[in-house]
Amino acid sequence: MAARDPGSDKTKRHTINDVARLAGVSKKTVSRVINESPFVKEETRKAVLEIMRETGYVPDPQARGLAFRRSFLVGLIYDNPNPQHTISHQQGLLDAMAGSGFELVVRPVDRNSPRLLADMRDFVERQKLFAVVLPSPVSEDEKLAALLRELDVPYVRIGSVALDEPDRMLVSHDGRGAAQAARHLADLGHTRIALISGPPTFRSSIERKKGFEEGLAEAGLTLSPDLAKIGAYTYESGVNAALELFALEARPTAIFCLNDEMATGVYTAAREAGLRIPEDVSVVGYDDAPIAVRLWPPMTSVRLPLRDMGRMAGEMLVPNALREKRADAHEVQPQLVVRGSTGKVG
Amino acid sequence: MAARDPGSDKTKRHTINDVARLAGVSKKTVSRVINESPFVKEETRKAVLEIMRETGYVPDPQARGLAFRRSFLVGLIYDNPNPQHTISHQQGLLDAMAGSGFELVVRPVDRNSPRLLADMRDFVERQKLFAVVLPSPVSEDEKLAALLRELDVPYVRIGSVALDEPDRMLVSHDGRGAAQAARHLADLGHTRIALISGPPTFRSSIERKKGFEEGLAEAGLTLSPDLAKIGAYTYESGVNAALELFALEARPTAIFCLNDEMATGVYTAAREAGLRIPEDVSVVGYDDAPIAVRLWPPMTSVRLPLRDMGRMAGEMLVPNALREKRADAHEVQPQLVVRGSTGKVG
DNA sequence: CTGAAAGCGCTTACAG
DNA sequence: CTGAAAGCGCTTACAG
Repeated sequence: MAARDPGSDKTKRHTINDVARLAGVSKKTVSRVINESPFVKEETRKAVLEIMRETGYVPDPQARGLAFRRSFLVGLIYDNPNPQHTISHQQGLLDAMAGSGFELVVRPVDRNSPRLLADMRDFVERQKLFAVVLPSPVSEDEKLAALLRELDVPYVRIGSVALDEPDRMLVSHDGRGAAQAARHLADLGHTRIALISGPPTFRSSIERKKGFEEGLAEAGLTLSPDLAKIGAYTYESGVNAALELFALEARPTAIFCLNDEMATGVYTAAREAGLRIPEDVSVVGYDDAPIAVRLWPPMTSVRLPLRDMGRMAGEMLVPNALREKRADAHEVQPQLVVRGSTGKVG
Repeated sequence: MAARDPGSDKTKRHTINDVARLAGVSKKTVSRVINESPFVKEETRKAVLEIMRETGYVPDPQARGLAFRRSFLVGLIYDNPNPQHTISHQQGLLDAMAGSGFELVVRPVDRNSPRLLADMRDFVERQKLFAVVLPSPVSEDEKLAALLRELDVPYVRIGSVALDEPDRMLVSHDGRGAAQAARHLADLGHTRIALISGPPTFRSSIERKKGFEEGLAEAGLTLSPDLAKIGAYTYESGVNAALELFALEARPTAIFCLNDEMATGVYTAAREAGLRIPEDVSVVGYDDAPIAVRLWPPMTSVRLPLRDMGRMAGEMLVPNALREKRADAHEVQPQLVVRGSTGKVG
């Protein structure tokens, strides 16, 4: 290392000027090396890279961002009542971004706020975000997606069904998982199968319900209107909906809930109603949350690879992201996990 | 709005130069207004603020950061196996930061990695972080704290006990919550009380255990060595530890677990052992996680105000943070929540 | 393939 | 109380 380094306070990081001087080239050439320009002689590139290594030089993202008119920040904009979803997506995104030089900035929002679009415009413009990830249900907001296109910010929407061009969409095919649940229950001989869905303001609920009905149809069954309840994706709403179902003269022998929170509510309701799971009623959830295996009996549920989804979204947006050895299909498949909460009818 | 604005592409944001020109002052004066310098004539300030309002001008954080040699990013560095902790802290931090102009950058780490310090130095220096929040157990790393002091980055450590100067510490007094649990069980007449603690590498486990033993002592009880098990803060370790306790000749009549995950494992073990909660064994957890009220019977547990803790840490670090009307004591108190999993002995 | 000049949008000294 | 100059650490045209 050069001893004549002037600003070597130890505390001060090296700049592009230091590297240029030590390598005996212009800062522009160093800049070309940083940005992997092909117009640098191999010899020059190596010399510059060597100096960068020796000095531990790392380009300043703020200065780069200012000149580029674009930051190295990826935004995660979420409004999911389920913390497990957010944290899993976040973790996956960070998996993909690790070592890429990009950072993740998180922003919870209220998707029903009248100020949502104005806030998002301000956020994206002010931070000059490099890209944005929109998990559901924020991903379902067409106006938000339109805004991001207008602002020319790359984004990926994570959703239950294709809502956008393939490059901007990571699809989880929620309906297919629900169809698996329907087939599973039909295979066990159930015919009086109830459904507790989520709010219709969640596309996931709509898609899961649709998939469930398709699965039933395959088995020659239909969803009876009196067995179709609408919950709020919350534990309490699951309890209440199940109590209503259990009060029916012709009780269902199986209940499919469009998320695990509500399915957990069914466990509580069954206990109150004096019904055994699965002997008296089979229960299937959706999410395969940690609680599924902590309940008794362990709950059959549909698993969504949330962390993978976050990682894949990150890989779609971030250059130099760590990539798994997998095809770059922009989709994942839900998977039914059969446990003790479902059994043969009667 | 001035019609003669040259760069009004609509798509382009206004800069400090636009504001200066429109207000008929130098950009330096605009800068003073932005930074709330007292050396600006009230009249001038008002005129500048008015132009800023009209044009919707917002200073560019990257440019400001470059000139300031400091970004407007707050880092959240975490390594907590419990996602609920992270998401709650994160949410609280964001509550405090909302509208402050600062953004939250999240960084999961492996606190046992030999590269931790080097990675953190790089992270903090490269991003020129404005401040850093360290939840436990990362907060317990003295070398990391020393590094941050060396780098001159403000930080707040969130931990079970005071580990640093008051201005750098948010204390949750975990031991006090454990003492409440001990008193509660003693009040119910229990004397053979077991403890399932977490790994001693977690300060929270040490403090909770200590508080628990102090609480027992107050009631004239002591923790019998054969009733003291060490778990891993995981569900499975709770199951195993409880099975060992249940196999004892002199079974405990109550078990206190240092987190809810392990306490949930006790429920499972009790079922396997054919023991009823609370008739045969009382159970107390720690965290008051969502699962506490979804189990049957609902679990008595010690609650920690995680979101508040995140918010308070944010308030300690971020200027202009939204502040609750509360004293700025840098501490919170755990609170025992009594439910159906604890009952009188015998 | 390489570089000198100008600029990204701000703030820090320094003057007055 | 206010401003002209220089600079933060990079990149974009523009030359050669």
